[in-house]
Amino acid sequence: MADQALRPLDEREMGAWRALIRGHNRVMRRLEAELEAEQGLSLPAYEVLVHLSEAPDERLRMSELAMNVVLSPSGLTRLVDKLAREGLVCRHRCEADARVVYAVLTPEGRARLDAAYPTHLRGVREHFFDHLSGEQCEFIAQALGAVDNASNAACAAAVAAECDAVDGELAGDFAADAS
Amino acid sequence: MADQALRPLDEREMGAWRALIRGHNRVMRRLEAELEAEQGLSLPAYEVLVHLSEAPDERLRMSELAMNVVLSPSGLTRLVDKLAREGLVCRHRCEADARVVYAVLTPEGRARLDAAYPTHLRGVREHFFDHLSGEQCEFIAQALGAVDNASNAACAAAVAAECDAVDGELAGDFAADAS
DNA sequence: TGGCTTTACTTGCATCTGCAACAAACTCTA
DNA sequence: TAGAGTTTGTTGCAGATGCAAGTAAAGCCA
Repeated sequence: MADQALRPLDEREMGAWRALIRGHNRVMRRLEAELEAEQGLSLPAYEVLVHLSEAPDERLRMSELAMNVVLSPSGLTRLVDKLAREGLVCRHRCEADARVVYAVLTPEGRARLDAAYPTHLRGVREHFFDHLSGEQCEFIAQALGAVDNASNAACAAAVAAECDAVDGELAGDFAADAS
Repeated sequence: MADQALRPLDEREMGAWRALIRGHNRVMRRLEAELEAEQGLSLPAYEVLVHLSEAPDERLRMSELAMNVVLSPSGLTRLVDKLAREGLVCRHRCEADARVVYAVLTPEGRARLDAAYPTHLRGVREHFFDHLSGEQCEFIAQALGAVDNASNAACAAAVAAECDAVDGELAGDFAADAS
């Protein structure tokens, strides 16, 4: 099994892997540059606005937002700080649970997003979808969707495993103490 | 044509786009964390070593290396600085053209890469290829390969266009002066 | 050859980002 | 209901990275 897991990538796999890395990096870099130049928004900032705009009441908990944009909690805190300074979002404490903070899209944020949307859409079409057939599109959605889901599941499993490990340590300590 | 270019993403396209962003981000984040924890190497550092190891004489010009790992020139300079401090690569000036710098893999760098390879390979299989069929693999290679190539071509075209624009400006200035 | 343009890299500076430590608030239990 | 343990966000700090400016070396042309 270990042998299987460590089988080197064959040519097709290597091609897919390198294409993913390079294709993704180049497209994102171009999109980011265009969005920054034309709209003064970074890509993560744009994504925050998009996710908020699609959420009920145009608001999301910080932790949900961090999951959506794939940013660390601290990274998201600072990004929301910045967007709040620019007036594009604001923070609301949750009344039921004072630990929770909601990021809320402001009218200015909505307007800024609406203004940036055409730039982003054009870039995504031009740099990405114009080079893909519908079939390829379908495959990418399925394949990378599966990867994403598995990664989420693995993440949850890793957290659980960590808890078990800690429990194990504690149990071990207890046993040592008891002996 | 503009209408066509600004047609909103349909459901399938949206699915592909989000899957690409999230799938890529999550996988890379996990790979980076594992490589860092087990081997003390960042992902870009690992990629630099890989590309050098595959190059003739295990060396590449800084600019070629930057293209390969999709990093800005300054970013690559600093990354090579760091790797050189650790003794994994060294710099050689080109004798024929003193502007050019080659990054060369050292024996230590080769050894470090060999040590890190199993960790990376296992991660790539576990987090990515284990969730893909051979057919999906093939499609990803083709589709994102096309995107990557187009992006390269567009980049070259953009540089050319920029030159033209500058030429145009100069011509305009000249005309203005002459009038 | 002298000077102007271009190329290849390197730095200054500002920003972004993540990890670890921290603070605050909630939950569960005795 | 006091206290231990969790969860949720926020900072301190260090490292990474890009843009613009700077430096050095070629190339080109009169």
